Amino acid sequence: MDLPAKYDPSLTEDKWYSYWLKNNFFHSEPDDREAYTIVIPPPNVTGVLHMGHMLNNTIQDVLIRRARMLGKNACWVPGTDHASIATEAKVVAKLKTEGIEKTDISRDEFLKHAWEWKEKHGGIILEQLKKLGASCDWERTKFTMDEDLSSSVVNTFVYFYKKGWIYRGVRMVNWDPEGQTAVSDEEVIRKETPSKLFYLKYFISENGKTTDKFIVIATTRPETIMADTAICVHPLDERYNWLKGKRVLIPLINKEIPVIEDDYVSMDFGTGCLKITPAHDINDYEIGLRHKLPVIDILDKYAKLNDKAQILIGEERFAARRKIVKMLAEAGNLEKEEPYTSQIGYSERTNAVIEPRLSLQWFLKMNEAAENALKYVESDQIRLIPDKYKNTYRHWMENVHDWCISRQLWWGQRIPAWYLPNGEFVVESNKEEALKAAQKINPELSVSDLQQDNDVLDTWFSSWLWPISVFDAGKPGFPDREPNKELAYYYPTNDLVTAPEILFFWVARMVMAGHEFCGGLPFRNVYLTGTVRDKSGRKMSKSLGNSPDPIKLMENFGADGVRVGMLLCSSAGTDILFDESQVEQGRNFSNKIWNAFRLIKSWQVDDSLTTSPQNKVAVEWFDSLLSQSIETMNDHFEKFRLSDSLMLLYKLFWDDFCAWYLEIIKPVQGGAMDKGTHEATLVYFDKLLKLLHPFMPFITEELWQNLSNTKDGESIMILKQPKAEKYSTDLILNVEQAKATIVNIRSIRQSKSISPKEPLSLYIKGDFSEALYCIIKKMANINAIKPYSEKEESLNGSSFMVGTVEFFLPLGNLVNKDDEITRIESEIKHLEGFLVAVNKKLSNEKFVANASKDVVEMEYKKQSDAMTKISKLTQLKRELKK
RNA sequence: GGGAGCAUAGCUCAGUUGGUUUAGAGCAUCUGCCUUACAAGCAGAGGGUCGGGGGUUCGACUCCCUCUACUCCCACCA
Repeated sequence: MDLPAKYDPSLTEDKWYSYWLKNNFFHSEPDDREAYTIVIPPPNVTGVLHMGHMLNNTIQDVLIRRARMLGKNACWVPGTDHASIATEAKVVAKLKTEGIEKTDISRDEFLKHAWEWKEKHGGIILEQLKKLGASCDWERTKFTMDEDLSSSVVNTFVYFYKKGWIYRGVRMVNWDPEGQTAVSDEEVIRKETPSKLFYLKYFISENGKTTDKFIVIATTRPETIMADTAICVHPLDERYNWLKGKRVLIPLINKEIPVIEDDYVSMDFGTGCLKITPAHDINDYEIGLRHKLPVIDILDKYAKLNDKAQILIGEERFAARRKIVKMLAEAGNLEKEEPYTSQIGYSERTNAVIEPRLSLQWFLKMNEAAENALKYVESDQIRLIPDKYKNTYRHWMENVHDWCISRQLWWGQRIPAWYLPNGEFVVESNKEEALKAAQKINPELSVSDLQQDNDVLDTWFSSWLWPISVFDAGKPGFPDREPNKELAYYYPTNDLVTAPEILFFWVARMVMAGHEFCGGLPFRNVYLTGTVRDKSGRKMSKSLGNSPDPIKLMENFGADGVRVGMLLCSSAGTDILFDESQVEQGRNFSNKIWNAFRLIKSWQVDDSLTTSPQNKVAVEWFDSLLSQSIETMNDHFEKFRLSDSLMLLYKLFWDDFCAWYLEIIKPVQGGAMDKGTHEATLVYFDKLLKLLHPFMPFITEELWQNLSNTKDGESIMILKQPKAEKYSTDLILNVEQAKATIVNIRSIRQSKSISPKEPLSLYIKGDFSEALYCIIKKMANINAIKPYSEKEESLNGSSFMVGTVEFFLPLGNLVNKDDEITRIESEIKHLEGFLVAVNKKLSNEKFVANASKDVVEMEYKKQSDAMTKISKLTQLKRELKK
């Protein structure tokens, strides 16, 4: 028996993880037990583990391990997301380093590279999750672009198209002229950029002729004036009454455009007069729609001026800006220019200035789906934890926009629309079906006449099927069919653990898909984690470099330590400000458990010994406390108060089990322990390990295996959680009273510099369980406890009270009477203040009349207790003054 | 600009339909201890009047209003 004094996680974690895998403990098959299912929020296939994943997956693992130990058939389905934008960007970047441009290779060639990349780098993150102890059913690992999952996605598109929910329409996208692609809003980085505001004169036209009257319009983009299709003022702007209904001429090209009125215009910005350029600004586009303005697109896909611009054709937009300003100045149209700083969008990938560009996209109508999805949450069929997110959820569902589901990328599920030579299109799940449909339009057509849409679907269009498609995907006819055995058993899933940022992107859409394809909810509880931030509250990010490497962290502190450190400070929905000291605390806790084990293991048992009174009472007490704690812990879990649950266990183990229970029963130096106490202690330790297992899987397995004479194939992780038995609240309270007494004695010892080794005697008066005297004797080193009546008046010492029980500790001349008096006086003062507050309540007739009986009775008890204490303390003071 | 949320010890947070001893925990701090399970430890102690103001109530950290600070979401101004 020579266990080291420090727990070394590196010696146990990998060992037990492979043991669990070897024994297939994580795997689940449908059976007659109740199912408990979690699907992982699939991380990006090319992603690496960050602290957000750590928190999120720790929570999932705690839930799944606990469910497993509650006897449920627990199934945690892992997998990854193809993350089209992020992954494609990575592949493009990688090809670039090899001197290959995406534009130079074919779609098929590109996809070949992308799959190679995926095979090579994909799923690193899943391997990293194993270090954390994640008990995922790895046999069920899925990828959103697995063949069967992809075919679900395609079928879903066809389904909604035929239902009339999917349509094609024009929309303004964020165009990256360098990357030659549209990018999502999330990939546009807005940066404060100094630019200039140009004040341009637009002359009024009368009967097609220029007048000398003009208006001034402020713009940051003079190179787009050729695409202007109107001038806009606020309808209530009296300054421009004279202008309303008139027409003006675009400078340089002298094109006549109307003056319109729209309340979008702010009267107090610029000149209160706005040029409308529908093709090159999202707001202008919307105003254009309202006023049925024509759209003139003067920029090509390289953001160079095209022939519609009439002038400066072929010039790049910024060069054109410089030139046109000069031209405008020469023509007398430039009134002034002033410096101006505005938020300009840049492409995350190429850093090119984003150009708003109109293009044809695919959309999914959301109104009806959102209405359905809202009902589940409003009626609490789906619980959001914390429920403050219900508001946010409702707000979004009531203001939902149609969902743009097309992306100008290659990596993803290609839109199953086929174009006929005449521009018509058909939507079918494959080319053969498409041809049949096309031939209904034109029987002459052959396969080679069909051109499939170049775009792929938004990644969320595959992830919203995730809880369904991981169990049952891809078969013909999806979604119109009966569930298979797996789906029928595991679905709906139980809990979903995810970040609030994707409540709409993902969670709400899964609810929609669940309703549409399975006629019900996809999960019952949605636990929303907070964002992991650094100590000063900044979001952890690669670019800030403020995120610790989770793998290093686990190497340094152990996976259990990291799990505990994160969970202790994270309640649902609140951000966690991460600091290494938290993980240190987790590591220290591991070590505490380890050393408690070392102590217990070191004890020699002597069968002939009878159980001492203090051991007997300690065993009874801890039995009660354990049951009470289990009850509270279960309640915490029901409410998803995971950190409270863990904190409860932390204190139960550290304070009650180690600092009190083990210290009480600890044999005196070199002594042996009686059998009964030893056995009870082993049972308690075993139960504590089981309670701790969901939070700290590795150390609990290690110690449990060490404690029990296990055979291969046994494990703590598949055993049942201990249940709460009947317990005595009185006993728990009495021991609390004894603990308070002991703390008082220790405190007096320290303030008087009396060594803990020096035995003292104690006098007691009041209602105190004699059965606990033995504990006080052992824990406070008291050699005799005597009734107050035996105390000689002349005795010097220190008095204190616990509740209404009086204690006296004889200390001879160590005690200074004046100090004692001062201490007692301050205590009396405190009690008197307290009594005043209580009396005030009780003398208030309205309080006595209105407050509930229990509350009033409690106040009376407070009053009498306080009065008793005051009188006793006053008595003591008087005695001391003699 | 619109919407939501939060504000409790030095730090991170609890405080569960307003009422059980004039607010709890963990960490940190301070004091004393290397007491053979653990110094990643043991024993003890100090510390807040619940962001400011107003209101409802017999009673408010808890409900309402308002101001302030911060955070998030959405829309962003030519």
